[in-house]
Amino acid sequence: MTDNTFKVACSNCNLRELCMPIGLEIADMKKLDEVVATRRQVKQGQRLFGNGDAFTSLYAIRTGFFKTCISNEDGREQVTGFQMAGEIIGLDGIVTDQHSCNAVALEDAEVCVMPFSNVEELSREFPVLQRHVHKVMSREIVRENGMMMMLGNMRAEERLAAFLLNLVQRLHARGFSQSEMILRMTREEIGSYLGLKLETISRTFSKLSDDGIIEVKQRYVKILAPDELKKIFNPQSCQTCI
Amino acid sequence: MTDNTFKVACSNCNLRELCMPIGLEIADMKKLDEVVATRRQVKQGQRLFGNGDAFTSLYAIRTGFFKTCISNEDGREQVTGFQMAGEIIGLDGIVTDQHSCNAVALEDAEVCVMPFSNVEELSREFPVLQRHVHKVMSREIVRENGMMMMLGNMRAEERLAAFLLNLVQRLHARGFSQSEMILRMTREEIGSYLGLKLETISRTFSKLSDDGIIEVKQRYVKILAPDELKKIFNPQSCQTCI
DNA sequence: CGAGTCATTGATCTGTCTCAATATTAGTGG
DNA sequence: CCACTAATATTGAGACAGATCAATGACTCG
Repeated sequence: MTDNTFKVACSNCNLRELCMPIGLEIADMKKLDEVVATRRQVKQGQRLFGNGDAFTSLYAIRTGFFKTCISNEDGREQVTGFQMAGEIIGLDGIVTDQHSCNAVALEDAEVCVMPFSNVEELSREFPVLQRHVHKVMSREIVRENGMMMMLGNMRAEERLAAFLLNLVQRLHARGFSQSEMILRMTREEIGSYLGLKLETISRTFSKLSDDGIIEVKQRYVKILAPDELKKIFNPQSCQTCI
Repeated sequence: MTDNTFKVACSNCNLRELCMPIGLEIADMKKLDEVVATRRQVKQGQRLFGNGDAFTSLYAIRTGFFKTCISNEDGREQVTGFQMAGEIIGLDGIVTDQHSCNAVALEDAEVCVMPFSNVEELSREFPVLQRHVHKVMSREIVRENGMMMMLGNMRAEERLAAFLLNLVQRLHARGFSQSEMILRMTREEIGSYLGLKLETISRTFSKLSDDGIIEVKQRYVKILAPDELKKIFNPQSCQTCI
């Protein structure tokens, strides 16, 4: 156990309603504590794991905010997701026993390290946990299906509206405001995620602001007219935005 | 058991090297036979399952060719994947116990129906099967990450090159030619998958043909200069194109 | 307070879309 | 077997959303 890791328990974690222990009985949750080997701190800008790294563990985010991204040989980068507290990252590594993307902390973060062998062992013992693991993976597949719809079919304004609605919704589920937020990512990162250039993100923010739908000041965003935003992008179509 | 379903065994299926039984011992494979409840025939144009349908089973494709697609309320459709023999579909249904996409047969097909409760039960018993299920899901996640890169960053020519290379590779793994193929989908379906319009697909086919890289005649495609095609899209970047 | 990062805005360019016409193929029934 | 129809594919011309290039402004953090 190194400096930036230490032992911890799921059973008294305040994220247990969102994270791994969902649906487990208190007694079973004690067992789940065995899954989490340690926690690990990740400073802003640091990688939790990177492309090519050996896959050993899944990570449950306790605090902080991550992006996952892939880049190909000619240097183009694609942000594949933004993850916040209670969400699980590292699933990409299972298939080849190597990670195929980079997970970078966009603010100082802490994750629970769950060695995948523990996860598999315990989920053989607890059907509820097994089902939960399957749901986490399935949710990611469905989310990415929705992203394909966005990237393949939607205009810049729709994409940004969808992005903002999804983000506040997830923040709201974690006890934050349902109208205000501080973005943890740059315009360039949003653009990469949405398949647009940073200038287009900036312009689209300005347009939504001019239309009185949102208020933007740099990283601060307030949704003034949620219904107008939903008219631009109807979130019905995205069933599984966590 | 209805007319178009009947009992069958994995242990003597000629797809066992590609499909579910990978890595299982012969003895264990007998057990896997229990997972597959029945087979089901799906005629060209028919749905195997559709958005909103209750999720009960995963499906292993024995013969035929499928597309999966989602459509939102304003009628826009996004093809999220094309699947062939040995591949598993239905994973999208796990998270909500309802399917969130449509799976449509693009040619007469036959699938093995694997009730998900059987899959979970047996994978609690057989770590090898458990791992395999996890890999199948992880592979899909990684594939979709690659799609996001395509849709977010690549030009039409690159997308089509990637698509063709991926398709022949998968067909080749199934014993077909590594240079020739008959496409089972329309230009519109390819376009939807790649985030382009059908006219752009047609034009890009024509361009690759004019450049002497491929030969195209309607649904027939022959890759004349695979290296040129790989120069347009380097498949290194796509690690997990099945 | 100053350097570097990040964001905004304008002007122009371009890849893909849209609209439209034509060509090819597959399917159907006489 | 052929004519007819519907579905699919090709190709052209013009339009447009978003990209690119460039300049300025605002914030952050040591």
